[in-house]
Amino acid sequence: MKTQLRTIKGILKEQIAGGIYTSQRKLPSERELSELFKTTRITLKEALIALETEGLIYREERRGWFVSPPRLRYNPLSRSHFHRMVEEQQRQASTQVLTVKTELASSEISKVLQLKTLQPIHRIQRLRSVDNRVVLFVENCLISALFPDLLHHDLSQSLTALYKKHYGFETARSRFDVIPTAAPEQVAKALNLAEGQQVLKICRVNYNQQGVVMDCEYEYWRPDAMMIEIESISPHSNACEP
Amino acid sequence: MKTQLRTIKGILKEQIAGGIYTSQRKLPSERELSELFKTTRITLKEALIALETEGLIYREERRGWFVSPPRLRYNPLSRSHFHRMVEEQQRQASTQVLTVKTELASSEISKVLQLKTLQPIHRIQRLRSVDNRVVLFVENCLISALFPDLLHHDLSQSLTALYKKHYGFETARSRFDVIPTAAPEQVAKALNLAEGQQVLKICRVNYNQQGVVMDCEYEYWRPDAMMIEIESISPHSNACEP
DNA sequence: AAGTGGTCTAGACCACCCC
DNA sequence: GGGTGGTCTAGACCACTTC
Repeated sequence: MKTQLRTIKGILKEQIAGGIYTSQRKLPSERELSELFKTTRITLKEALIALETEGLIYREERRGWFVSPPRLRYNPLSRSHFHRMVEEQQRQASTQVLTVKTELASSEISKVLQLKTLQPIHRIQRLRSVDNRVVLFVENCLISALFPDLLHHDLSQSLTALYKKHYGFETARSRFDVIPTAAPEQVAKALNLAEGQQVLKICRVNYNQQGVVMDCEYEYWRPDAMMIEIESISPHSNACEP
Repeated sequence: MKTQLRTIKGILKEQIAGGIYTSQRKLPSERELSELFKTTRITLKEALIALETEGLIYREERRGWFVSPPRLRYNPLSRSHFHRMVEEQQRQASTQVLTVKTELASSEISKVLQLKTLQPIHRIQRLRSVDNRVVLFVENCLISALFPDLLHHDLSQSLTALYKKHYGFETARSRFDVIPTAAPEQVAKALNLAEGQQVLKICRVNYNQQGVVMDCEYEYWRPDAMMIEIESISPHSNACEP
């Protein structure tokens, strides 16, 4: 009978909604739960994975299962920086710089950045948290020539703000791709995911006022941590003529 | 050793990339594959699920595993209708109307549609395919009062086009939410997914030229079937003054 | 009726986290 | 070192699809 999976999911859902686990946030261990529900760990784990897919709970590799906090609302079109966006939603943001490298652009990156010659780029990998939970792995690739001495600045702040303040560049236009896919190994490790778990990948290319590509960005989000929010104005609506 | 999962994934990936299965598209059965790899069905299934998460393969409930075709590029900001969008990408689109109902709006829908009184709405559920593969379940909820006699029209076409042609309404503004979550029961059934499988949910609210809410739409996409593509123009870029 | 994936049992060892 | 999830074995029956 497939009733069992449903029953387990139903009961756990109720308990989560009822806030039983919110005090501690951490769920009982898989072994404990499987005994409680008189089933095997595999079946129980499937129920947990189903709730994870729904975005109700999440796991940290070998640390356990936790109740998901409310999703962050993320508007990629807004000019708001990560920290400001998070704080506007009464949450607490933090950024940790993982690695900073300067190297020749790979062929893939060269293509995205529309480089016609072999050029060095800065690669900045960072990890971002909301309320002390790691939710986002982000890598920025910027054309070194446009950003001399970049590495001397504080890279845990907003790069967009840094572009403007120190280099006079504004992000005039962006392109985004949003792709549901699996976490690559390095990302999984950084986000405390098991390898191959689901993430939302966002690839972003930024152009400055002169229409020149400045940098590209690869974001990998824990899928339960956010939702994308977009407000569109149609070209027919005369938005620019008040 | 966790090497086994990786090995299986690696080999299957290679074979898929090499196009071995593309002729027939269907993969061998789980039982067959588990014998080939000398492992259990559970382990093998985990490998398949990992590839599914990556978007390389997909399953249809109790029918088998298939190689995923390339992702459709979906720009929710473009005015393009589903059929036109699909055809612009040299693919073939089709739409099937599942159910059409007229009923009083639930409290949730009333809120989304900003209804201040109890009002009837039309609920249209449709299923959309690309190259004969079902990829999208979509439900539209429209305010009945704005669309008299709507149900007499052909609802397998673009509703946006219908709004314009027969009611003079244009979609002047939209709001989108994009949420990675699990397929609800009805959606899973319609898309041939197992219950609780991952989907990309898009909630959309459309406003007409007068700034009045016209309808809302709930889209559920097979996550391997698409990617979202967005082009933004910053308010600073003077986009309206060429 | 045969074949498929979906669900389930009852165990086991491994790799890593935390104390 | 004890606890956690991650991986794995070797089976079984069920629900549905396909013929």
